[in-house]
Amino acid sequence: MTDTDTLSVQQTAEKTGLSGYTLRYYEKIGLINPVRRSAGGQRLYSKNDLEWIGFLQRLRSTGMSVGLMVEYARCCGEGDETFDRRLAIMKEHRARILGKMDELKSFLSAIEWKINYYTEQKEKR
Amino acid sequence: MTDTDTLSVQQTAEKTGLSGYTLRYYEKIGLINPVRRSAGGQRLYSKNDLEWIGFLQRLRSTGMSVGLMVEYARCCGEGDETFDRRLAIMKEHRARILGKMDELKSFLSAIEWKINYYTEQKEKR
DNA sequence: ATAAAACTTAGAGTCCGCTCTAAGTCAAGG
DNA sequence: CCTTGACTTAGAGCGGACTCTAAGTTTTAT
Repeated sequence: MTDTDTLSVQQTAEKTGLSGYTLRYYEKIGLINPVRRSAGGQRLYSKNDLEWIGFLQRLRSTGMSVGLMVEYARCCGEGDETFDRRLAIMKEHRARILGKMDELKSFLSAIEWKINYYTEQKEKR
Repeated sequence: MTDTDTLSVQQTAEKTGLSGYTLRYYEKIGLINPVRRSAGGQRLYSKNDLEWIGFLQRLRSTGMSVGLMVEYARCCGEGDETFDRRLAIMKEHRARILGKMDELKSFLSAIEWKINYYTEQKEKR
């Protein structure tokens, strides 16, 4: 447990910001490969697991559904014959990200307009 | 009903992309002011209502919770004494938008890396 | 040796944001 | 007149993504 490459669920939860519940849930639904276990059967997360979890978190926070992430994860565990599907998923996600960026950018000016308006009103009093 | 400034629920649903259910739900929870009614008690949406709904949709799609939107809407229905709160909500939302834009932007390169990788693998075969 | 903390599982519960149902009213066309 | 279809309400149901409980086992610390 002092091994820097071998973290318990709790330690992994702390490092990732996910709860222990969520880590086990992600494993159960196939987002995370069954991780290594201790003699007593407790989960041990490797540096590699941590990196994968970090990637998952970014997929999530940039708007990919858990369902699609599961499909992607499954493909990653299969062979080269899934490259096409994985490529398609990443391209689709890139499009989603670009679309979202546009949406955010274009709404920003409306928000700034409101901020200016309220700020002016405030100064008037 | 031929009045261009007076739309039924269905027409408003079509124009906004929200369902009739959602429009009534938004009114019920205070996101939309009680709209004008026909003699028979049916909802009639004005151009103004449509604009407000459009603004709500952008707040939603850029990540504001319905709860906060309700608070903002309530403030908008109250007086000048709520300018401070409205300003704070808009500033908070601007920060959320900017943060999200950064997050999306920084993850984009990771996605592009994956896309390149899969594309290369594909070409090799 | 033993108490406390952390682990295990399957499955139930929660929160959000709708989405729909049930039961009834109303307006227009044939 | 009567059917069709749109409307009304309160409240139930749903899908997604966790989040927690219950009941039991293991590890760690004293």
